[in-house]
Amino acid sequence: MVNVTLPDGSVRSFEKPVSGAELAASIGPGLAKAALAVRVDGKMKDLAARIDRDAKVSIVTAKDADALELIRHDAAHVLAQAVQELFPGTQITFGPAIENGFYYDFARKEPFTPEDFAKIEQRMREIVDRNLPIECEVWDRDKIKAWFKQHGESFKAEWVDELPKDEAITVYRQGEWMDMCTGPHLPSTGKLPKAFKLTKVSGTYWRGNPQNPVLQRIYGTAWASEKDLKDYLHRLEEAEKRDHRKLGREMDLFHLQEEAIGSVFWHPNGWTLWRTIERYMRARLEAAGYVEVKTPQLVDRKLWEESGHWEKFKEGMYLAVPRDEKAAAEDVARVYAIKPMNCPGAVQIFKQGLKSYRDLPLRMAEFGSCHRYEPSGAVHGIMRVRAFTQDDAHIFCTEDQIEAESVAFCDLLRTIYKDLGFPDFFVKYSDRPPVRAGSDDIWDKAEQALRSASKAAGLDLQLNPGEGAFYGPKLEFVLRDAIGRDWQCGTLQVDFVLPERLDASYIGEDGQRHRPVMLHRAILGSFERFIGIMIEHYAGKFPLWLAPVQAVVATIVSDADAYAREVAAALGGARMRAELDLRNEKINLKIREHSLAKVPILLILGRKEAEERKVTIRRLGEERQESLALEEAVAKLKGLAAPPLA
RNA sequence: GCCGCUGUAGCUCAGGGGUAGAGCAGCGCAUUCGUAAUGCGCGGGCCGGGGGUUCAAAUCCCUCCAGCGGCACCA
Repeated sequence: MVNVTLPDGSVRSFEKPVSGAELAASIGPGLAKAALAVRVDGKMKDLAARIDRDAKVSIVTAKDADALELIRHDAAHVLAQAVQELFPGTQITFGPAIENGFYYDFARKEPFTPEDFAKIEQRMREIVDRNLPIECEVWDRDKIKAWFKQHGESFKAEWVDELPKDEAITVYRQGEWMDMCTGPHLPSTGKLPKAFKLTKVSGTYWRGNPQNPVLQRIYGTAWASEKDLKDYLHRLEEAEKRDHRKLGREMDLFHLQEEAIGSVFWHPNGWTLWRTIERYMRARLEAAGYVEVKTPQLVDRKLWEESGHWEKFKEGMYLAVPRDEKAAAEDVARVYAIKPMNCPGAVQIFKQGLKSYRDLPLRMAEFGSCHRYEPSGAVHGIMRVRAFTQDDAHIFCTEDQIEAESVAFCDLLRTIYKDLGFPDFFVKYSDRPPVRAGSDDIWDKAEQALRSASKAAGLDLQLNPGEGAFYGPKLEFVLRDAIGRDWQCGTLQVDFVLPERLDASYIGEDGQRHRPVMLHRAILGSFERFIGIMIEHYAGKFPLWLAPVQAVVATIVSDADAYAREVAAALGGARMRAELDLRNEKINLKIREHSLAKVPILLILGRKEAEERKVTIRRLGEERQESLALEEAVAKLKGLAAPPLA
């Protein structure tokens, strides 16, 4: 007797084990037709799977959110079958469902090109039309290995050995084609909606290891319906419109060029944005009890050897050697590194003079400009660059102060993210890795401090066991942007090691020397990247206080020019960033151009306004407007444009 | 760094062995106009760099560089 509890709470009893398909049929013919899989006690299984004991069961249909994973995984299999039919000799490897779609990795000498996509998609549709039953079979380990070898599938054959010895190996067969897979899958290829599209092809390494052969990965997207597919493609287009590289050019914020790969040329508009953010950050840091410092760009290699960076990261460091021929000939030229991070410099400042426990915690901030040699394939717009400025700070404190400092930091970070327009974020917490420095005692203390600090600050924690740095546990702060993408920006790292290596100490209450603990922390991460994120988050439409040009005063007739100058001067007097547009152009054109430039406020001045000493305010994205007396308008805009912490 | 694709005017893009193209932008002139493109005219190019094939290369081949999409990396 098997008792099946359905989602509505009703219970159905069967004399013997029942398959998902039979269960669905017993409920109704409509459901039997729509059924794609079953969820048994929360776990998705094939429709053909037998339910042999009491369980909570639901039937998965295309309406089910979980069905997407099934559809995408099947799309990957159908893709693989299509590719193998069209390109004999191509080997299969892996093909999982991923966010929004799927991919499959193939081994083939000749490259796939996007031109092949249409052909492959066509064949995929044919395979759907064939409506091949998808059947799960359990195979013996040796048999399957032999089968793969015989069919020239060396990657799959290799993978068999990697599977746990005590587990049954399942293969899924659809028509002539089969793949080793744990499933679950749809009951037949005909159940796969034709709402899929191949999107891109890329290289990848077998098992992700650069030492291994290069495979070709074909990506696709797949949805339950044509409409969902269309919506998704539309979302992609919208995301493309926000691309910071495109908006950066259109809004005249910055540019990049070959002679300075990975470094940004900031134009006046972009630099205004930068300075506005920097000014805001300074105000917040000052209010939070930080001091600000600046440390050298070129630092003798010796210091990096002492700090340990030379050993671990020298591939990523730029070197600078003075052109002193004599010194070079005698091999005594000093080798400098352009600093890749700020911490060793901060420690040098801490070490000047004798520090007392009364000086702690010492919160030392630096807008630190760093250079790192990023691999050529990693450089991307202003998001991943080789020259960047961190909103860095190092807090020197005692072990007992870690928790309070962490709480204060989380509060500060939350305030800043909110002010900059990112109320949504979560925190990744990484604790001790297997190989580490420092005693278990200290780790206990530090981990405990970080965990309770983020709890005290009311943050969502996501655990990353064993992923901490070798020198201490860390928190990483991931914010979510307007279109749902995650960006890791802030970090808080506890460091027991660097103070030791660089011999930093303070005099404690007991008159003895002690090691301070160092907290490395950043909120934005890097200005370059954060500004890139903000551009995409706001789609270029910055809130008034951040907009590089806050207002444009545009005239309709030249009779209003003198008054317009007066208005612009009044806005300037209120410390607003305002520009004048007195061109002999129609107001339609002026509005269009400034709107496309995403200027938040337009002040439209015609003969009427000039005579009545009024201004007509038009806000970006709104057609409604209001007409106010000049003084009233300036006061109002000034209020609206005030930064969160003036 | 790896795989693939791309590189033509400021921008977006067409052309594809035989005189370098369009739209927008720019410049000039006219127009003084009320809420997202006024009209007419004029300029503008080492067709990414280097090498090769050819009577002839933007076009075909090789190579380097850069950008793009992934992979790998991200102290």
